[in-house]
Amino acid sequence: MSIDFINYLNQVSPLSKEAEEDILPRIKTKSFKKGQVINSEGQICKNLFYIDKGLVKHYYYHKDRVFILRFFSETNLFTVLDSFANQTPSKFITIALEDTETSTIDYADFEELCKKHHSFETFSRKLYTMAAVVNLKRIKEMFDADASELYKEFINENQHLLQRISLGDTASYLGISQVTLSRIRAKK
Amino acid sequence: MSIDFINYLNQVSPLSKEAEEDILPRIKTKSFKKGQVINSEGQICKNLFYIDKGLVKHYYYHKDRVFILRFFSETNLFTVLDSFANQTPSKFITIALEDTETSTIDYADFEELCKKHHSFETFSRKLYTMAAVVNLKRIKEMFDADASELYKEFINENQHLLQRISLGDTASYLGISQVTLSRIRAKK
DNA sequence: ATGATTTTTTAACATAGGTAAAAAAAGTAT
DNA sequence: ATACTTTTTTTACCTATGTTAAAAAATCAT
Repeated sequence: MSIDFINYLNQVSPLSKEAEEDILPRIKTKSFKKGQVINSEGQICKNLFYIDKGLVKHYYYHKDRVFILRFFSETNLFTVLDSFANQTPSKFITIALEDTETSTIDYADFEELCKKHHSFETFSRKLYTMAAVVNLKRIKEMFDADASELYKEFINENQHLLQRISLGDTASYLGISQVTLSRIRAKK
Repeated sequence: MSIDFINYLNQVSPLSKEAEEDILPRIKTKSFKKGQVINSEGQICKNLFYIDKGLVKHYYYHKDRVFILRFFSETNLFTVLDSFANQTPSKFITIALEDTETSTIDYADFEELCKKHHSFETFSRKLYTMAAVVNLKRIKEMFDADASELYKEFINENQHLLQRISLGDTASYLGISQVTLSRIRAKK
């Protein structure tokens, strides 16, 4: 829903009335079936998505192994960060893990809104700040936690998603093999 | 030098004349001796620094091991990302690896400049975008590279710093022990 | 230059986690 | 319910990298 999207934006950083009115008509909805590719490797990501419903994973292959950078679920924004920001080909693949409904604005509109509305520019700054901080946190986690701690943290922070994400995907998110994850789970 | 700082900002995103004039008087210089702590753990980072000269490392301890998140050298900006952005206590330590001279603006000024000047807000957005993208890249590297690839990449991307960073620090940046790094180097 | 300190390498050993393959369990469809 | 598919666990084996300690090399100070 466009309204939820706008509410989300306002929550990150309050928008001016003019900005709000300028955003609304630019919001489009896009739906994806379970398993459908939302953005493929090499493709430039042209949208900022707000997930109204569903679950998405953001991953890539390296030497036959799968690495998942992040999951995104309802009431959250997502995009392919560097691809969207710099309009460069994505190094990652984004697919729907469940039937997913999104509200989106595209890059051209996003840039125009930034230019026209200081309050939207402020929102963008906050958005990217959050992204940078989340990524920094992830780096720290990857550094200092061994696999079993990582799993413990993952469980704590993603309780609402646990039933919806397979152990294989969880392992790929943690950067370990599924066998290792099974071993970790067995020790408890 | 204030001029270099301003030039750097303009390079990231062009500033309006008014913004430039408003920034200049807010820039202060700060110098640090080799080994001096610039921002300690638990301390809120109140400055955005531009390095005129020198080298800085950004690290933390975990279970007696040292992990280095990043090095910053001359003609680059640095701050303690989440601590500065959210004015929360830093989880990291920042120290000078060499005698270091910086030009800085503090958080209050930074926020005021964002509020007053759309062009400065745009600069900030770009800055955080760059930070987010760099962090994303680092996550990917940590995921998919084994230690010897990581070292190879590090050499490529930091040739200018190689003579200035000890192998111990390099190992801490790569997230491996110095012994492992020595082994990697031996195999060539 | 000489000795003291720091950095880097080497050696010996321990362990976390990878791969491959099979077994078990859970989920889905007819 | 039965068979088929997918997910998860278990086993066996192997490798990369950690730890500790000592040797070697490089750097620094008087």
